[in-house]
Amino acid sequence: MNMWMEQFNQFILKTGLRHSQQREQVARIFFSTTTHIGIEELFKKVQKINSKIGIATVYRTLNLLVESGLAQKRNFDTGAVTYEPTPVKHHDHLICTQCQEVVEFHHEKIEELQEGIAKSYKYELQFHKMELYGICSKCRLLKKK
Amino acid sequence: MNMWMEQFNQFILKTGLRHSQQREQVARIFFSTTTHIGIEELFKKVQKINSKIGIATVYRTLNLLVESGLAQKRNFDTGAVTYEPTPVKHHDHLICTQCQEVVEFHHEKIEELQEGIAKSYKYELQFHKMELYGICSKCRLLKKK
DNA sequence: ATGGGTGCAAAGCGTTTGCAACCGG
DNA sequence: CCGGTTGCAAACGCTTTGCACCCAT
Repeated sequence: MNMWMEQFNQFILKTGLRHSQQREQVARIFFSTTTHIGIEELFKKVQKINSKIGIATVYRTLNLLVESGLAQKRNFDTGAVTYEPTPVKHHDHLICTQCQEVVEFHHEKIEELQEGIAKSYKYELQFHKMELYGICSKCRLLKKK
Repeated sequence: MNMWMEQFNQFILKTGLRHSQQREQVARIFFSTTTHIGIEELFKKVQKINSKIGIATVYRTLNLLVESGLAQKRNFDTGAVTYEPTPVKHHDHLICTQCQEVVEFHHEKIEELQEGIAKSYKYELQFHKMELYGICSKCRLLKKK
């Protein structure tokens, strides 16, 4: 997490921006969340630390984090918008549609094939998202009972 | 495509709604698109057929189509919102992060591997979502100039 | 001190909704 | 006719922006 803040501050310097209390506070709280977080939720957490901070600053900082590549924005098909720290090592997700359990996995062969697909359409691949939805073994057993 | 309209009209009857010129026109044009379409784009197409139609009707009809299960809404991480007729055969997406162009593809080998991954975690795979984000050749050329 | 950062409120933008007129059954 | 549907414009919710003041450098 200090690693995140270090990278963030490096980015700020490199881009010729300035360090500020607010950016520090927002980023710190953002990186302390282990999972996805929505703007309103982050804003509330931030206000507990510094009630003077406006939501505009949260938006601005989050946009900075995305620009720096340290955070990723996710627009789910439900309409929910959340942000998450960019995963250190890429992984995909296997999600149980019953109990919501999430398993992370990495499959080199698939990554290669994706690269090949992008290439065949003359796309320069930047990142991807793969989500497998299914029913985990525990839930499958429960269903049968 | 007539199949789509038939199903749509069945849904309308079943739900106790009414048939109308506008719904017919919007749905017809929507189903005549082979790929993803955004609301503004659909609205423009609709207006060429019937300039009296308001955008509110396009929104309302699209929502109906989603409720009926005949269309799907996609919120890509670029922020683009598009709709597509519910795919008869599954496919995945390749999205340009610059111009938002969407290419559909299907890769049997990857599907097999996904099945294998699910199995190795003892998940019963139901469906999945794979989105590759990159820069298309047109945008890559523009950038270099 | 200089110019970027902040908070506030206003503006934007895409989407939904209230309403009177309209039209399908 | 009756009540659902439409077009319009206003309302909405989320996000961005203009501005005067503040603060890091």
